[in-house]
Formats: sequence, C-alpha cells, structure tokens
Amino acid sequence: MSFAPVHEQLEYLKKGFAEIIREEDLKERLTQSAGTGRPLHVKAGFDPTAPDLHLGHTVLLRKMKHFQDLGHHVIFLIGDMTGLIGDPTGRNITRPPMTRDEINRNAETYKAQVFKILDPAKTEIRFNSEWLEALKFEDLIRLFSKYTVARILERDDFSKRLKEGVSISLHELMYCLAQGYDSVALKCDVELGGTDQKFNLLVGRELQRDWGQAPQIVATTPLLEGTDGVEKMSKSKNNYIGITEPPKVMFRKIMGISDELMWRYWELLTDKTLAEIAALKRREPMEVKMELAGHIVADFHSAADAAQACEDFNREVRQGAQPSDVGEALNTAYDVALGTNVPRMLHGAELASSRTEAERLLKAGAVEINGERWTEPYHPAQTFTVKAGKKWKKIVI
RNA sequence: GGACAGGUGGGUGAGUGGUUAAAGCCAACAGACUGUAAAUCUGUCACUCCUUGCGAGUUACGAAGGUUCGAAUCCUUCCCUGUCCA
Repeated sequence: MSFAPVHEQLEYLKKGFAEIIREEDLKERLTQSAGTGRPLHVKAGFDPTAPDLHLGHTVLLRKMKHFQDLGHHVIFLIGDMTGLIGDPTGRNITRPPMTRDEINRNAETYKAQVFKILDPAKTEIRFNSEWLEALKFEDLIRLFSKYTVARILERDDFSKRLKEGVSISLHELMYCLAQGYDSVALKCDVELGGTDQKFNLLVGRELQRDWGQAPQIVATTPLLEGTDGVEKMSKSKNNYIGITEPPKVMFRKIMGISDELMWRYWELLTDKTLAEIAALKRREPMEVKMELAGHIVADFHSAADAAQACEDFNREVRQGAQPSDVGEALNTAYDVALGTNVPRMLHGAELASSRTEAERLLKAGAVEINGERWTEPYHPAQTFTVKAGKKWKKIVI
C-alpha cells in the first residue's frame, strides 16, 4: 500500500479538528506507516443510544472519511457494552440503562446510516462486547487498578455532580476505562471523538502504555451547535437535523438557523475551504443559506431532491402557498345542525395534539380554513383545506 | 446502623392549610414584523365535554394511606438522593 506524502496527508487531516494530541506524534505515525505500508488503525466509538444520526454526528464521520480517503483503516466501533453504562460525559444525572434489545436495534440503524458518508469497503464495524464481555472479574480488578479515583473525579462532569450533591453510581466511573480498553484491544493508532470526549480518549493513551503499546493519537472534532444556535446538536434537545429526514424537512430546518450559525455549518458540514467560505460572506445571506441547504440535502439525498426541496421552499414558505403534498384526514366532527366542530376536527386530523390545544390555536388566530382565518368553534362546511400554524391538511367527509 | 437535609409541571425554581392548574425565568407553540432567519413585541403553554363561556368537569406537586369543610403545604409508612457520624 502506498500513501500520499506525509505533509500532504497531515494538511488534509488537520482541517476541521479542534485539537490533535499530539500533532508531532501523528506526523511520526504517518511517516512510519508510509515506511511500512501499513495503514493506520483509526477508531471512533459510538454509543448505540440514538437510533438516528444527525448532522452533529457527521462532523466526526466526515473526518473518519478523510482518513479513508488517504487509505487508512477506519474502525467504526459500536459501544454495545459501554452502552449499558451510558456515557456520563456532559451528563448531570445517571443515564437509565438500556436493554440488550434496544441496543441491538439501534446498532442496526447505525449501520444503515453511516455509509451515507463512510465507504463501506474501507470500514470495519466492531462491537466492544467482543472483548469486554470476555473479561473476568480478575481482569477487571487488574484494569481498575490502573487508574485512581481522584483522577476520574477530577473530571468536570463528576466534580460538578459531586459538588451539587447529585448521585454518581460506581459503574459510571468505569466508563472511561472500558473505552480506553477498547483502544488496547484494537491496538489503535488514532482515536477520534468530539471535544467532549477528550478525557475518555486520553485514558486510552494511558492504558495502552500500561499494556506496552504506543499511545494512540487523539484527535477531537468541534461540537456542532443545534438549530437553536446555543446548545450542541442532540436529539433530546430537539434541535437536531437528522440525516434520514426528508429533503423538504431538512431544507426547511437549515433555512431556520440564524445567519451567524450558518457559517459554522459551512465550515463543519461541507468540504469548502476557509477561503471559499470567506468569499461567500460577501454575498446575500439568504441566498447563501439556500445554497448551504441545497448542499447538505444533496449530500444525504440527491441533487434532484435538493432542487425540488429548494423549489418547494420558495413556493410554500416564501410565498406561503399551499404545499403540493397536503395529507388528507377524515372529517368525523361534522354535524348536520351545527356544522363542523373545528377543535375536534383539528385534533382528529392530527393538526393539534389535543382538543384543548386545538382550541388554543383557534383562539390565537393560527387556523386558516380555505384561505381565510377562522376563529369560530363551528364551520358550516364539511370538506375543506385547513392550515393550523405551519401544518396543512385536507379534510374530507 | 445513627443524626440531619431534600424529592414541585419539558428544564430551572418559588410556594409551608383556602381567589394555586401552582409565581418568575428558560425552552416550546401561535400571532405581528421579516428574508418562515435572527432580534423585538404580544398571546398561549394539563386533559375532557359542550350551547366556546373570562363555562362545566377531571387529573397533577416521589408513592401509598391518614387528619381536615379544604393539603403541594400537617401526620404515618415506604421509595429515592445528598451531608455528617460509625
């Protein structure tokens, strides 16, 4: 196997990382690999907690792909065993443990999704139960003896919880050791992760030393802010854009982010260079944002889907026209004497989560029936097109 | 095992017997303004029923009981969390 010159590889890899520990080591390791023709083993671990990948995950996946582009060996590690613990990183409470079934289901979903970015031929998928399950109690004792309580409690997450009197269960302390042991088992050269993973990644270095291996290089990617522009993108915060979401939804969500946040997305979610992005800043922001949305939709769907989503956006959102794909619902709330009971109908058509909610929408003036704002509880018609907030439905009898 | 403190709505966090479906803030939703952006302003933010009224009813403050005309607030038991002692 032959590789591109080391300095070129290094240049390509450096872009988009928040930190590389240590860069000189990476250079040296690349040089070694070029000499022996053995590709680097690059690992990134994923907890099988989230069944759906979102754009935040793709920042890391994109870097994994860059290693693949250069001919290195990428290991996509599914932490099915560590998933039983739940990564305490950034958490202020103990995570509820997952069942084996949930984990298996989530792992399958992962596999189906990551290859939208990664090259399946160059990706090895592993589960850490392979080696963690085999550890005997004696092995665990030996593993735990390598690290001290004080060092683990030093971590921000834990020290904060400790100070605030929030419980920390013993098994949470093991998490970083389990993850570190993964690196030992796989003899990793490089491990990638988000900046919040720094501590866990560094434990891998120490354990590898204890096992007589050269410590892995640790490279962290910045955390992508969610659509709210403040918190990191996550499913539980409901500020995410899922990579399997329909083109139209994706496009719309991207258009909803702030202009300021858009530059961050350009930087972390596309392969554009910093110079190219700087040039974009001189143009009309909305136009540039639509271009970004098109880019991202094309990445996960197709160019045709992107064009269609853009067209739909212009018509339905900018001009407020009725969407092309309005769903239908049955009108079960029609009464011959009174007409249609609107709140009941809105709830029945899933335009409101409850009747009370529907009444609120009605009173807030959020309901349009056949193009006219409607605030009365009854409507004389039995068939019509309704818009409640941003949602549309055709109602038929 | 002992002593003490605490568990409130999606999140924070007030509330210690009665206009408390539970302040304030954040998030969320809707309306106005716009480039459906952001910012800002306004309103809403448990559920059900209807004759849509500042209507009626049901449920809610860790769980289960109890005291009381009335409990998130008092009592008992249990569960959970933390601090100190052993």
